[in-house]
Amino acid sequence: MNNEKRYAQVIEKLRAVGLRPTRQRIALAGLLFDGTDKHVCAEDLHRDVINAASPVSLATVYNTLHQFTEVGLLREIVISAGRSYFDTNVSDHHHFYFEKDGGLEDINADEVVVAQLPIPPKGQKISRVDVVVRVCED
Amino acid sequence: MNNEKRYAQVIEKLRAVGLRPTRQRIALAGLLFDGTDKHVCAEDLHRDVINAASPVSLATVYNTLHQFTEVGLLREIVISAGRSYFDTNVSDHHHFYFEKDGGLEDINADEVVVAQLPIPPKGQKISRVDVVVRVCED
DNA sequence: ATCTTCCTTAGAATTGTTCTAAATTATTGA
DNA sequence: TCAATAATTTAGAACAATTCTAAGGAAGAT
Repeated sequence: MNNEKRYAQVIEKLRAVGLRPTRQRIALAGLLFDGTDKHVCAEDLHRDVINAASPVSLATVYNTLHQFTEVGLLREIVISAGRSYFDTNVSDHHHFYFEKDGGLEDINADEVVVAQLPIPPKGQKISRVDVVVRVCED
Repeated sequence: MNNEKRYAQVIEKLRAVGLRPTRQRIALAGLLFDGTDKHVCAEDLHRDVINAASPVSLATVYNTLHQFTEVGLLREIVISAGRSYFDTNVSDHHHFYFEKDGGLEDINADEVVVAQLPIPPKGQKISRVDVVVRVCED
């Protein structure tokens, strides 16, 4: 796909969720939603967007990651304390967590079957079930 | 159970895992392993141990939580970014996460059935499977 | 008792994240 | 097209949780 078309699609994606397509959001969305699934943290994305010659402040990276999460373009994953990751794959799936290096890898939803779930406490309903399969060296 | 006996048991518990039963570790273990399952963070435990009139520095609380985790007396749970919780229940079980207030509650292992697990990447083996059932207001 | 090793601690340092308030930019409607 | 308005960005300060440092204190072995 050519650049012009991708650019137009990114803008459309932002408008569709009610976010003004600013230069910064376009740059970040362009990096995040390139068709491949990723797990990024704020620092990573900030470094990348700077490298892409499109200066965006760290504060804006944080703001944008949270806004994208609110509107469902991203999903936040909390694995290691003290650092938030955001997943560009917002479809139903789970994660491998590599204890060795703290890395993450997607697991397709159909590879994990949760056959029985608990009844939620009164007044509560299940909004999501996260499964993290922790793995270590064999 | 009387205090003397509990004290002796705490000391024995520490020795069993190869940790010197210092005043600080005894005080912290006494609070943590009182027979009820808890989820504590460092600040909570620090406050509690100070209230119990047994001054322990915050650095020692952190050191101790990590040492207890290493030897299997505690299990670390990471749910909300930016704060670590430690679970005194180290048996096989899962958690409800209350999106409303960030609270945690144990789910018995037998209330969640994971019927199928993915094959881990080459050279890796599954060390643990964590299931977090996120719930929100009905 | 003495020695050695481990443990604790205050305070500083670090890390990741959020806040603030001023400047900039996008959108709206004349 | 051009103000008016509302949303957005930003640098830098502030913040919160955690880790580090180096020096003194306590436990176990001999």
